[in-house]
Amino acid sequence: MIENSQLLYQCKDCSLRQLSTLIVHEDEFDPMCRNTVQLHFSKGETILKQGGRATNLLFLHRGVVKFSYRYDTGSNYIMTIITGPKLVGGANLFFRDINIFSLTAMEDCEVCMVDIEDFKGLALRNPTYVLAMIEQAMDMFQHSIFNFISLAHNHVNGRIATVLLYLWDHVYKDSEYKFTVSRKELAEFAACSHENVINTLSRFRREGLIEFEGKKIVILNHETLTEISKKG
Amino acid sequence: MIENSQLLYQCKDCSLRQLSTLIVHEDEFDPMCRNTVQLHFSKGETILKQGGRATNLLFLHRGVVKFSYRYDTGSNYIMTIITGPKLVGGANLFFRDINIFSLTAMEDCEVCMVDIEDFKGLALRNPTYVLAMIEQAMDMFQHSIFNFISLAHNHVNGRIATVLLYLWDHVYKDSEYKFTVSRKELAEFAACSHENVINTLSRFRREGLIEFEGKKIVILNHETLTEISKKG
DNA sequence: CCTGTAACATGAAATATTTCACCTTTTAGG
DNA sequence: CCTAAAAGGTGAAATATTTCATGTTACAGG
Repeated sequence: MIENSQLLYQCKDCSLRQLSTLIVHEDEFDPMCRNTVQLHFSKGETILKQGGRATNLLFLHRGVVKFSYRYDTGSNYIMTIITGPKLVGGANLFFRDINIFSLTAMEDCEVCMVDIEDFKGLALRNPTYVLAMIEQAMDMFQHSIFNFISLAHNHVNGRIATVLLYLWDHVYKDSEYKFTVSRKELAEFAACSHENVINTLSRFRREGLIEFEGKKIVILNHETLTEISKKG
Repeated sequence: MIENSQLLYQCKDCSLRQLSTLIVHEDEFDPMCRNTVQLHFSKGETILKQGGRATNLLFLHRGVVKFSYRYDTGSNYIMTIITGPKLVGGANLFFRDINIFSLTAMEDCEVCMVDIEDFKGLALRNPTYVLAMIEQAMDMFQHSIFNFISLAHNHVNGRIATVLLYLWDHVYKDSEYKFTVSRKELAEFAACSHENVINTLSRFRREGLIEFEGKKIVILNHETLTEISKKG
């Protein structure tokens, strides 16, 4: 366990540790933390770069991050947006050595970079632990896949509704964060042009489904939006 | 090990067993097979039904299957198409108890239904084995995700090119199977109307990129199609 | 405080896609 | 062998979406 009063998050409060020590003994878990680096990322900073080596397992204590894929042409696609606490190294860990996606802080973030060999060591000695961690990571996949399905099946209306509901229910729910998702980012998430996002949001507002409070988008009519997300 | 001369695939030839016994001892693996049921599915048969209970881990010895998602409206979306030998229970295993997708045979298939508790037992005694199996299952996800990214980013041209290349390179490569993917199925995979598939395929043929041999689609110009898949 | 940049916004033209109507060919079943 | 159903195919009209042109607003740096 890292003993350092400078750290915002003391290891004793760490939710990964709390989760882990339900399964493995503290004496197994704590040594892993000695090689672990805790970092702060400001809003907008890149945490992992697409194409870079995946050397660490990431645990997001607090904050919001986006997984995005950049094309040669320069356009971006946001695969998913996740809020901590959550294991976010999964996609890069379980796939290959190279990061398939970039990871960018959308809010200030506290992240622990766990040494992957230490983690594998712990995992190999404790099979139940692997299964638990995989379950964690799969959660993320499941949401992504449902977003993808909405993408494949729906028109822009429905896709934007899906994305708004996802952000509301799973990322910014009960949060006092400003809803700092730009129209451009919403467009990259819903896979359409930013003009289309702007028009659609305006229409949703005129129809009383959502409301703008400064930067924040407030969902007024969850039910109708769910309808749109399913049918349109 | 199942001793039954009726079986098309004897356990000694099983590629899951060959793969597994690289990691775990035969004496660990073989007892699992005693509860395992080997089944044949004819082209078009449903192997797993969306919404049903996920009670088994599936290993596809031979054949081609599609993972598809059905909407209330009746329209289908094909998430991926894969060929054996491959562990195909992953998506349903690692997510929840309920099948998120239906699994349908697109060619005659040989499948083993492995008891999930037996598998978990084996996995828990052999952590390395879990990691190896997950790596297997992740392969499938990675391909799906790249298909999704193509879906999100490209116009129909590019999406159809992506789907054709995927089928050619990863499903029907070097195979003497008839390329029995109907226009309707291609449309469900590329997420567009079947008319659009028909038109696009005709255009690709006129441009000399592909050729029809009876039911089979033959890719003539892999390079240009790759270009289209990336840029269009 | 000024200024440039990025984000937000709107409408019209251009393009892409779906839907529909219709036809032909292939396939499966009686 | 006949027939109905399914799959393949085409083109035009309707619709959805993007692109472009333009302008406004918000915000950070000098």
